[in-house]
Amino acid sequence: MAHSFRCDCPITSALDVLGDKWTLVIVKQMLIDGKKTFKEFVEAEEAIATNILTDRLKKIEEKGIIKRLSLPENKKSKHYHLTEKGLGLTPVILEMAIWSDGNLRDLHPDLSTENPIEYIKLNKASFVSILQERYKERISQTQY
Amino acid sequence: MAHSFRCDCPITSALDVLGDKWTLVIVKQMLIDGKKTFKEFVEAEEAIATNILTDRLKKIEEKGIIKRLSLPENKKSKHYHLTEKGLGLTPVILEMAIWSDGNLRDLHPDLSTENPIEYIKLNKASFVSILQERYKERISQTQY
DNA sequence: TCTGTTCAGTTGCGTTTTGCAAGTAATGTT
DNA sequence: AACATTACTTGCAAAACGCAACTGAACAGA
Repeated sequence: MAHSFRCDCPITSALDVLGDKWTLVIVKQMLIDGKKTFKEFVEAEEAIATNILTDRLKKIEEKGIIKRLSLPENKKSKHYHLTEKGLGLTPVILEMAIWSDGNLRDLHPDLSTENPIEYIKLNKASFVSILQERYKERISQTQY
Repeated sequence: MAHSFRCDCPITSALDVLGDKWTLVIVKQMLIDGKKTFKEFVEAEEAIATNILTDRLKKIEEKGIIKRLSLPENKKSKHYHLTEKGLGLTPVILEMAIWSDGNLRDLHPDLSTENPIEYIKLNKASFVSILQERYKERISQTQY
């Protein structure tokens, strides 16, 4: 089932792939929250339904954004990892965090304030690298 | 009908507002393609259905991302403008364009190549400003 | 080895959202 | 007066979503 794109615009095409309520939440849970397993995604505060999760994991794996890995010492659980293509979404996710911080508090007063948004804004590029390196460091600690 | 957010995470909250196939496409059509009227949105290559367009314009107006303006010399057509909150989405949209350019060509070989992506990447911040200033310049040329 | 539990899903089903086509009401044009 | 344009609304079928319950393989302890 090939993906069909609405047109040749890069922005519209990005939204053909990422434009739904869950895809980028899953990527964020992996990148920022360090989640790797089906169970961890289901138990996150966003509370995704299991059938939706299965569907999204399959779709973004098909698109090369994540990889599914079996653990040699444990045949029950599987690990999901971001690929380079998925890690490439770090700037998009960071810009969303910055936009929320500056523009969503009127609609959502309880929005988290714990992230170092001012620090991120001062040097976005280095924060992108920090997150990506931290992620790679984290996944390199498990044998597959 | 108050908007309900899944949790207090800024990224998830951004996706509660922006996470669908059309919202950011409409913002992009205004910011990049210079579209202002219902007719212009409908006639764009993305081909949004009129009922969906009406719904999205209403929702993002309620959230303060756009403003609807009546023209004094023309009571038939209306103009939709990005607010500062809407203009604040420029970095998100640019990062999506960059991601597509670097990561979507395998899935979408016909992806447009006309945008100066290399130039954007060299100095993102200045390109954000250029787009925002160009937009403000454009809308300042009509009296309301 | 039997029992229970955990993990990663699948299935069923009702609700919501989407997409397409057609229609409408107010305004503007000839 | 007749027609066209703009910004919608309505109806309906199809797809996506959300919830709860269920399954099946893999371990864990007795």
